[in-house]
Amino acid sequence: MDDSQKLKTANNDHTKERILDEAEALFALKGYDSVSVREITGAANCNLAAVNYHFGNKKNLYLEVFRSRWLPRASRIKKSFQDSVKADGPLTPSAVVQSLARAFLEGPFSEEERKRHHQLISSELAKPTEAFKMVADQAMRPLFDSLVEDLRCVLPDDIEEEKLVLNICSVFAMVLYFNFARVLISSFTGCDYDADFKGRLVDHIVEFSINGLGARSKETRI
Amino acid sequence: MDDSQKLKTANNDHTKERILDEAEALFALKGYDSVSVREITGAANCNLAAVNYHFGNKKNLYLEVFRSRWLPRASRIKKSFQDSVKADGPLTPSAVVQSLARAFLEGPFSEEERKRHHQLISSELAKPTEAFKMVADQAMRPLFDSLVEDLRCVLPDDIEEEKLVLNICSVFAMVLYFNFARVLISSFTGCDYDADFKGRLVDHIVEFSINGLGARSKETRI
DNA sequence: TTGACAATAAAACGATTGTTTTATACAAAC
DNA sequence: GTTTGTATAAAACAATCGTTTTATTGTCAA
Repeated sequence: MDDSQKLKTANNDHTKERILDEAEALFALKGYDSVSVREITGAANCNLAAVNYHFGNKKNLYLEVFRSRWLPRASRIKKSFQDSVKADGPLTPSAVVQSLARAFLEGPFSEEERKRHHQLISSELAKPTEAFKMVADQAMRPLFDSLVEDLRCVLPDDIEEEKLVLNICSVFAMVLYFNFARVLISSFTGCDYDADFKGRLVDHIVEFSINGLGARSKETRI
Repeated sequence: MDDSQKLKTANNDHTKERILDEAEALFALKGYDSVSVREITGAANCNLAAVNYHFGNKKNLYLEVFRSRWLPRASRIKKSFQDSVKADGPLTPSAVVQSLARAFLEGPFSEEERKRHHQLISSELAKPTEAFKMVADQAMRPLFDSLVEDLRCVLPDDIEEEKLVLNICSVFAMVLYFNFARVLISSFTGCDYDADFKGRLVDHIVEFSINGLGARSKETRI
């Protein structure tokens, strides 16, 4: 198969894309084992054999969902964060944290897309498969490292490396947990995850991260 | 069936308990759909039909695992927290947070039991089933409410209710996320979850919660 | 026009799933 | 001693699973 052919077939390959879309939605909603290939091909309006034809097997389709859907979205989140942190004026810890929280909670996605994204990675965190190493290496680790760099500049010089790392983990813990445990947070606060509440969540995450529990809000000078 | 009979049969019912033990371990390890009834009965060294005989069906066995295994453990965690916070002298925010973090990270459990406990609830948080409502109502909500009471006493009087709730959510976020995302935390810090590292994690959670990112460690007077 | 190839479709494959049925062992109750 | 009921066991159930095989298209290249 030469290149011109490859291009043409790739462009006509609507089925493959439809399968990926429906597979991602269903895997996010129900988990890998709870979704059957028949369910996916049914939702994608194509033949059962299409999954094995295009992806070899079910597991490979699952991996391809992360490659072609999750990773690009993670890149957009990272870019959204980096654009925001650069547009926000001087580099301060609160600007970094706010940009991060916003990128994850209010990033350039539909609410459904964001939900999909977090549900897929939550399943991987709970029970890592082959996909986890891929997204950890290609998305999480790079974002984490760039965060370490950003924050090392604006935090005291004498801060221990492990302390810095744990601080960032804690910020991530809040950002991701407020996404992961939405049912619980909604139950405890009595709030739906609408734009208003998410805005307050961002404010809270920033304030809690900067000032800590019990301290009053003041823009810390470092 | 009269009571004396019920007692005798319940005491001889080793099979039922063995099934519950093995089911919990397997559900935690692989998730509900990835575990077959044959796998469970095989591990429990009993007949395939025993699950349907004792529990009706697979889903009911899953629920019973939460009723008879998870909930009692949650009670022990709560008790461990409350004993610790009362033995710790005067009620301060850091004493509360430290007791909480310890109860979850170093509570009176084997490392394997703790892992099971967190994996089971992580799956429920990611994809809630019938079991979630039960543990939310009977374990999480009561613990959360008691925490609200404890902290309301030692935090400023004028603190908004939502702020208080979000603060507690953030502490939970860290405590639970440092359990939930062990693979990730281990990868970022390069540390195994041994007793030493968990001790440092507790210290970090306390300090981060009390003083917040960027502030130095000092016992806050409120 | 013919041959080759990519894509879709229909049908069948063997394996495994949760559950039910039937049979057997054993203890207590009458 | 017979009956009753509980617990375990073995076998079979229908349904669904992921995958493979075979057949049928449509579209280029020769």
